[in-house]
Amino acid sequence: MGRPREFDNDEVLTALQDVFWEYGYEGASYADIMKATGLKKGSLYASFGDKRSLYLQALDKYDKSNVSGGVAMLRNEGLTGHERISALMQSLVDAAETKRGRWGCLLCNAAVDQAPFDSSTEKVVQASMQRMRDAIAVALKETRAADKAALIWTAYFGGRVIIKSGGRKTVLRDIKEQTLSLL
Amino acid sequence: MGRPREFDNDEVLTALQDVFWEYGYEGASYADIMKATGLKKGSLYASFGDKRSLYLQALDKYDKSNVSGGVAMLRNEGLTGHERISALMQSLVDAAETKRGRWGCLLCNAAVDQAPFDSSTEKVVQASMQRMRDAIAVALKETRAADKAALIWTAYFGGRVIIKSGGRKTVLRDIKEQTLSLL
DNA sequence: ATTATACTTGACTAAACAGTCAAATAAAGT
DNA sequence: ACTTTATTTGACTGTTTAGTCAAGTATAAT
Repeated sequence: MGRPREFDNDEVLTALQDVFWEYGYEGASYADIMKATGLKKGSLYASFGDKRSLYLQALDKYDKSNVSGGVAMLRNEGLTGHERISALMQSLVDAAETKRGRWGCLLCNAAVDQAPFDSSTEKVVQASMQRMRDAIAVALKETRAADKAALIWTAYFGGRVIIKSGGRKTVLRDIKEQTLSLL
Repeated sequence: MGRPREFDNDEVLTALQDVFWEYGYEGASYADIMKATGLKKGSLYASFGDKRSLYLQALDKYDKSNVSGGVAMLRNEGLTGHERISALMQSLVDAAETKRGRWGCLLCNAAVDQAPFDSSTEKVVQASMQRMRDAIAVALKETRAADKAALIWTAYFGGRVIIKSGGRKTVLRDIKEQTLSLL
């Protein structure tokens, strides 16, 4: 059976997600990746493939561990539509002015810095974004803004960009309030 | 007086803007920059400083040549508020599915990939974004959506991200239509 | 024409980059 | 205890990176 792995697969994926989330694809060097995961290059290549492959697996991890949570919340029938959209926008307010919040949204970051150059990344990003859009549409059903899913969806990603540019909490609160005023 | 410069300063700035716009800060190598500007490293360093300095001058050029045009349009009293916001959103529709359009908005790109790591970039990006927000607020004056400037502003940047992720014209048309339905 | 000056050029550097690999290591099966 | 097998490791590769610099070149002033 050979020597067993000394790392937990999921912990490594989380570390990969975080390091690409914070620094971007090109911004994350193997020095950063090795530090974040605790693995050396050889192990990384043997278990996860080359850098592009690490990145795609990090995106996949993000989809499963972050996007899916948001999507589930937006589809939670135990909350009103207003409560669900409010929670979505509140997540932007909470993200402003915190260290991790300023990493933005890995999907957004990938859309901006990798999607135009790598069709695999483009596909993954599109699929995740579409899932969010559909979930927003579900939350908006039976509200006054049922026909505004695309707008609110877009505003969400715009908010992530505003945060990356250093937008303050008050700005994000404006965005939240103006969004909620639609429903 | 010495040997005269063989290049036009403004043409070089435009080339710098374009190469950083398309590839991002880290994505643009000196090979790309030299090809785009037609200048060799020595000339670039002598006339424009190091890479970070080139980037900041490219952002400044973008602000002057692209942002300012949009801001002027949004403040053009010869058009109705509805017409001005319509034109803003139409620029997103037009940008989808074209080569240059997929470069996105240099401000957005800079916000995502550089602002968190460089405070000079952060400042320039914030200032330009604020100018857009103020101009949108002016265009919205005396419309039904006078209190929705932050939302529409955010949606604009979100739309740029959607485009970078490969969003099709129809999606951007939805966003435009839903935005215009507010006013 | 000669000199002074400023721009251009291509060769150069040191560091950082992604990726490879043989040797060392640790467990399981015999 | 020994063999087999899988993982770990650090040294190594060739390439690319941003940045430097001395030598070459083109103009203006003398």
